[in-house]
Amino acid sequence: MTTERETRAQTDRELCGLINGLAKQIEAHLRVRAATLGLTASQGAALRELTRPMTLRELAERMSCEPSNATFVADRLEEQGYLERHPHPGNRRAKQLVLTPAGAELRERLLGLLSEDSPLAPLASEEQDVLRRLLARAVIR
Amino acid sequence: MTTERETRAQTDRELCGLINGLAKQIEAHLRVRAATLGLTASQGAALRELTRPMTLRELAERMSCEPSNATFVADRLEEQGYLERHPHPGNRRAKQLVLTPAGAELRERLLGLLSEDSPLAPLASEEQDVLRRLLARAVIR
DNA sequence: CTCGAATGATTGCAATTAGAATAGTTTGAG
DNA sequence: CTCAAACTATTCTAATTGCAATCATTCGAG
Repeated sequence: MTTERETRAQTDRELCGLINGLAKQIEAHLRVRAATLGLTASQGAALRELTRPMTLRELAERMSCEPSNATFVADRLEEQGYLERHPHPGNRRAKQLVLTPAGAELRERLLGLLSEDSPLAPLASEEQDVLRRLLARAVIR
Repeated sequence: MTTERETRAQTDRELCGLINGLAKQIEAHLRVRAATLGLTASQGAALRELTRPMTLRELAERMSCEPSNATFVADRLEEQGYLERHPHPGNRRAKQLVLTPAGAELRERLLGLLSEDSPLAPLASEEQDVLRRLLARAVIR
């Protein structure tokens, strides 16, 4: 016989597998789209998250990675002329990462590519809303 | 003004962020629980996926990683005495990864730890069911 | 049967990522 | 004011992961 606790644990593992699988699909989707623009997946993620000028630490937070890694990615984007490090107004420790015009344009192109054939396309708008509410309850912000 | 297309794309990005965030939480959860058993996160994932004797390629598939990486992880588990490579009946190319008694016991302990304080605990059983159905529709199997 | 293509695992190497240490800056207790 | 602790970014090093090449085996067309 299977107890309530056991079936709950089983459902839990199944859900974790689905979420990880979907995350991998989203990552792969980003990877191929970024590649068409000459970017790695990490560079694409950085560009995607740079909705506004922000600090390196905040970018790392949004990319779910270590600051040292964000430094590395920012270096590459800076070399390619998509990004600049500006002194942060009011905090000389920090630097403000700001997209160049070329970077901003590339970002728009990337966002356009990412919205095509999204892994979430199989879901209707209402279903996406339900999904969003459920996930928001589970994710620690 | 914002078009229908734009809001859809925005919701899409928001959802992707939530899914990635939750996946990271699940990964972190696995990492700390595995660490209490002297395992890395990858080793823990391998142990979790070894529901039955399987081939290295199948394990890699379930772990969403390259076979070369699965070889590496299997080496470690084998060194620690949790895993054995048996000749595969009916296919001399393949090897069957089978847990030792110590490995099977460790797996049970890991599963127990993973079921505690799951990142999905904030959701009720019915909500988890809804979530599972929605995710299953989006994930390519 | 036979040989080329495909499969499964492994190895070596390159790229990516994380973690600890460091330098400069800021903050706040006293 | 002063100084210790915290913060921000960077550097260096190590671990992890992916990719291409290789070896052994299997499959299948002819």
